[in-house]
Amino acid sequence: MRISDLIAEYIIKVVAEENGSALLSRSELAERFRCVPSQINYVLTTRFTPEHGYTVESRRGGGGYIRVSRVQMTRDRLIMHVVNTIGSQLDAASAAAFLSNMRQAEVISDEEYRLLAAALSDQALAAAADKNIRDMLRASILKRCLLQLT
Amino acid sequence: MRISDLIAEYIIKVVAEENGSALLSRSELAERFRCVPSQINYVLTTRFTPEHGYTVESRRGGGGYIRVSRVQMTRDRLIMHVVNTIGSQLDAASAAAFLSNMRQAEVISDEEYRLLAAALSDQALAAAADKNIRDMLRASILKRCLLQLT
DNA sequence: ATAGTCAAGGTCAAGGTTGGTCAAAGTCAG
DNA sequence: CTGACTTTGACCAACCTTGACCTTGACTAT
Repeated sequence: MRISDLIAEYIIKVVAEENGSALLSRSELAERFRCVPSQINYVLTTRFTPEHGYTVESRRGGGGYIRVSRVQMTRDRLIMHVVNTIGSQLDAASAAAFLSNMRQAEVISDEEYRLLAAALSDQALAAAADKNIRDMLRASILKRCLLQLT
Repeated sequence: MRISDLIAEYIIKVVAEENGSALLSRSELAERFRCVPSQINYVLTTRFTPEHGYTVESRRGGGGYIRVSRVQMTRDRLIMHVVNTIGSQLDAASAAAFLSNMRQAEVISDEEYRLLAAALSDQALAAAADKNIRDMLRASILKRCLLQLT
């Protein structure tokens, strides 16, 4: 049984409950899980790195603390930018350009690119005879999908 | 009989009992079959490859483990089956069921699942006022996307 | 102000617990 | 006898846990 995983699980839960940013006490955590305080540092450095989507700030001394926050990744920012740029309609050419750019910037993977390209293709949307409707569909489908990647 | 075959047989049995995915301990297996631990690796690498229909993940250190999972029917076969099952129209509930099943069967990844669910949602397709049109769109979008995964 | 105290958190290395690798030696069918 | 497959064991790598010792900062007595 790995204590580190239990601790990590607990921190993740608290951060989620606290809306993305939690104030913790190393000694309290150590006591709660009956481990040495330094184990908390181990958990933080191995499981709460930026790569894992978290940042950790702390302060020593009286009233010290450890703050664990979920970080908003670059990818998310880029995605949000695109989402905000898309209007209520999106023609096939513009959609292709967006996808190509995002692929280029590695905001989306090759597989995601292909999936989205297929979903936004004129063929996939052929059931909507009206071009304006198709363009509206493209915009809303792309937006919803991109938001899912957040 | 060869020890390797006994070990393989045992692992196959456990994986089957555990519903396709078993958590094993190399040292326990080695002890059970009175062999050196590395023989377990030999068995795994020679008899539990993707070609054999299995995947193996593992982790070292305290609380380490070896997970052996049976690989699902080939992705492409399942995908084609789904594509052929989908008619010309697909309502939201049916689409959700298809996606859920494919996710469960690991035919699609979690990310693909979320993307597709977003793309096929009634909200994404709201621009098509007519339900029949929406259902047609859902069918063609799903089909085209699934074929992209082939 | 200054220095001392004490309550935080930080570092690091040692030791423990798994699983991984590789090559030598063994076995066995053809 | 030979080549493919199997078995072993020495050595390696990854991950986890613990504890001794260090640093920082708020507070307090002088």
